[in-house]
Amino acid sequence: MDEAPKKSLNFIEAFVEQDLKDGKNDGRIQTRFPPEPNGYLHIGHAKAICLDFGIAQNYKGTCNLRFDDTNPVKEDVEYVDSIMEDIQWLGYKWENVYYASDYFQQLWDLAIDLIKQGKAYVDEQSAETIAKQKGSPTVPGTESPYRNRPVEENLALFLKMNTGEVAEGAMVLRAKIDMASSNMHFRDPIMYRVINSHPHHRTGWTWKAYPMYDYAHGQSDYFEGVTHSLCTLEFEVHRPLYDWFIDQFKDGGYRPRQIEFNRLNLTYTVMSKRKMLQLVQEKLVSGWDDPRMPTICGLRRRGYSPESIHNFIDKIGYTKFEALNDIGLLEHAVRESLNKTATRVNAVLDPVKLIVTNYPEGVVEMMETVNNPEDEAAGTREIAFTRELYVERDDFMEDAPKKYFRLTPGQEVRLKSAYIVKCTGCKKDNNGNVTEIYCEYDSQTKSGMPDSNRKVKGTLHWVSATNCIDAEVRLYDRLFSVENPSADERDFRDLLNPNSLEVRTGCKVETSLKETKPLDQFQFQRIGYFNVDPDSTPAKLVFNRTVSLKDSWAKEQNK
RNA sequence: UGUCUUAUGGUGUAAUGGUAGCACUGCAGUUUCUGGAUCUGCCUGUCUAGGUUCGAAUCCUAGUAAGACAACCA
Repeated sequence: MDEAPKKSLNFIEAFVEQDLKDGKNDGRIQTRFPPEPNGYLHIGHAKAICLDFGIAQNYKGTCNLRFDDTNPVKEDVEYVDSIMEDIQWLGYKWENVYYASDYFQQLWDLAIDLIKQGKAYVDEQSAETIAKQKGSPTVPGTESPYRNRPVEENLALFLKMNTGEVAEGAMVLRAKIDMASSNMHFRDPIMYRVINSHPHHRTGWTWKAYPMYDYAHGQSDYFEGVTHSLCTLEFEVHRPLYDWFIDQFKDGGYRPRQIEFNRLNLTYTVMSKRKMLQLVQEKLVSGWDDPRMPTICGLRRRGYSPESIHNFIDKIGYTKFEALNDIGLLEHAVRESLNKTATRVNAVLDPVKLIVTNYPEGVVEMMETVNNPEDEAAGTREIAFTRELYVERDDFMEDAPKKYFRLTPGQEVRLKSAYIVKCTGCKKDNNGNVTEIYCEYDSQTKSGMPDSNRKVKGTLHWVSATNCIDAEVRLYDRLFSVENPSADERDFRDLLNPNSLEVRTGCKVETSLKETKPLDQFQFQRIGYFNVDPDSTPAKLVFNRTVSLKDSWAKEQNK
């Protein structure tokens, strides 16, 4: 019997297995994906989603969706909806949907407990003063003059913070820990602040005092029974505080555990929500779902499949090392996935007429062609072959070098799914531009015929000049022209790739495209992938040019 | 002049004290009725210095380098 290949665990799975082995939390595994509804999900979130949901799946646990909605200034229900849509598109189902705002009362009650224990106090100093007193990572902080006020006074003031009579910024509730701690987060962290200028997207004007992340996040995990709270590396320094708050309120043997992993960095990409928002607001892209954006909805519009994103995430792994991942890896994953699933369609982006001079005028011959050579189940379709065709302008050269295997006078090429033709010449206008190419076909070489297997070096895609549709094609390239825009000192707008979008009109596409559904993925013969833009009439194509053309001829040229 | 974390080919990741492997890129071939594909081969690596050990990428110490932390953001 073959030995099953030993699957390597990432370090998080190893922790989970160890916890299971140690019998922690009654062998229960529970995770959560906790976005703040203040923006759209991007490929970096997909990495977290795959981990949170993946761990739950692999270890027969549960994963919940929790909106970390503790700051009404930035949050909106629009984002809640888009986040749920994107997670489902990625193929995951949450057990429950929770909101941190559902715990506002519980969190409030526990905060009052903490005040009663003398472990929290209301500070009336300004934000600037508090910041100054915190010191710096190398200089210890100093204590607030309000630090030791009586419990009764703290209680009264805390209640007042939530009535609306306290102005924003006038008071905060702070945990009383250690102003000299080497960990800045222990220097009396703020637990509650007053926000009365914005309604909360779910609780409206009910609350005027809102809990901060460090307090709310860990307790929310605890309320829900989360066993493994997975987050990105920058929260590493918060973990001792996470544990401190858990220790204050813990009851019984169960406790959640925070584990950090490296966030996703991609070459030629900015992942910062702030910069992405700026791109949208300054109309440098068409919106959050612009196909050049690293958002889930952008990738979806561009034609990426959920499978391709999963494959990519599998390839990059989870570690504690802050890595910069090559976008080529994502593009490779996309090609791999689309090669298996994408329906092929003929399209000519830069058309020039090819006239088959010995083919009868007015005849329309239907040629059978496969929809996907990698998937027989995709079936076949018929495409019209006529005397006048369109081929790509660069598929013809009058004076061709040796290794040019496409159209050039005297040379034979295969027209995909049709006949072998021999180029006989061309016609040019006064400027020397080729306007028509001529060829003769060999009637015995139709695809599938017994004599059709004659070796020819090149195969070209084509469309019938009389049976085709005009299309506008959008060619997308990388949004940024530098490898690591996030690290570049210059304004990120100077780093944009001016050629990231090219709109081409007058492209010719086979008529079968009329029957296609929006957002299906297709593949142009020879040239790449595209999907059909949903708002287009008659046909606007979105073409995905992810890497430079690697053509045997182009390769020769470079030598 | 702090605390925490990290360091394996060009890039990303595995090896959990016992043969340094995989993927992407690159290069060289191969092949094809379309595939930016296929198949084959090749290149390149354990940050440095000590220590523990029969044996160290792995454990310890020091150094070096990188990241995080001084929001009433999450």
